[in-house]
Amino acid sequence: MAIRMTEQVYLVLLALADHPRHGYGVVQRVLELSDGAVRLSAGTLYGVLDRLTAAGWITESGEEVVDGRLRRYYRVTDDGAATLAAETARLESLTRRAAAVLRPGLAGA
Amino acid sequence: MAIRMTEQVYLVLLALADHPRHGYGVVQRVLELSDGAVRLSAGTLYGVLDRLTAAGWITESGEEVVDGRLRRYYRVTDDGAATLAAETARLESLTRRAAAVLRPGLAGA
DNA sequence: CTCATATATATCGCATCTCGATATATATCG
DNA sequence: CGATATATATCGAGATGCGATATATATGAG
Repeated sequence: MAIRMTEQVYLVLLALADHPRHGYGVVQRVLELSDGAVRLSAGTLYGVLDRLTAAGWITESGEEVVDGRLRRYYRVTDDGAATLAAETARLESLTRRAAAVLRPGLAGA
Repeated sequence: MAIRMTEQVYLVLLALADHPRHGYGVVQRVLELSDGAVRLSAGTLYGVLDRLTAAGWITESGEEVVDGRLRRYYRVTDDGAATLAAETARLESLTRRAAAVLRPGLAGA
C-alpha cells in the first residue's frame, strides 16, 4: 500500500515519533508541533491513521480506559521511523533551497 | 478563492519566485529545487497554475514564441510573494521542531 | 439541573487535489 | 522515420481533506 506523503501524513508520523499516542493525543500534539496552525479534523485524523497503518508505518499499540473513556494507541514502526527521517531530511533540504531563493546572500546560499 | 497549500502549490510558487517562467520551465525548476524528487505532471501543473491564478497569487505575464513554440509566462504577485514568505517561515519552523524531536540534544533543541 | 465544553471514538459524503493518459504541434538528433 | 525534448491543455479515475454527524463520558459554569 503506497500512500501519498502529504503534510497531514507527515505531521501524524512526527506526532507519534517520540512515544505512542491515541488519536485525540495526536491532534493535540500536531497542534503543538505546528504552533496552533494545524488542527486535524476527525475525518482527516482517522483517514490518515488507517492509511498509515495499511502502509505499515504505524501500528496499533494497545488500548487503555482513562476516566471512563477508551484510548486507542498507535506507535511508529521501523519502516515508519525510516520514512519520517528521510522525509524530514527532504524537507530540510527544500527549506534550505527556499531560503536561498527568497533570502539570497545570507551565507549558506 | 481559497486554495489548499499543498506541496505542489508551494513548489510552483517557489519556482516562480526569482523571475517569471512558463509552464514547462516551472516543471524543470521544481525538478531542480527538489533535487530531482518532484516531477510535476501536466495535469498537476496546469491545475495548480489555474488555482494559483484564481487565488491571485500569480498572474499571467506575457507570451513569447521561441523556436516556433509558444511559451505562456507567469509571475508571482505581491500577495503570492507574501504567502510564499509566510509558508516558507512556517516550514522552517516545522523542520526545526521535527529536528528537535528526531535528533534531540544537538544544540538548538 | 442543565448546558456547554473537553475528551474520545468513528463514519459519511462532498469537494478538492493529484496524476497518468490523451491530444496537438514543433524542433532535434540518430 | 522514429524517438525524445519542448510546449500547450483537458479529461477522468482515484486519493485525500474535512466538515457534519453520531455516540458516550467527565467537568465546570450558571
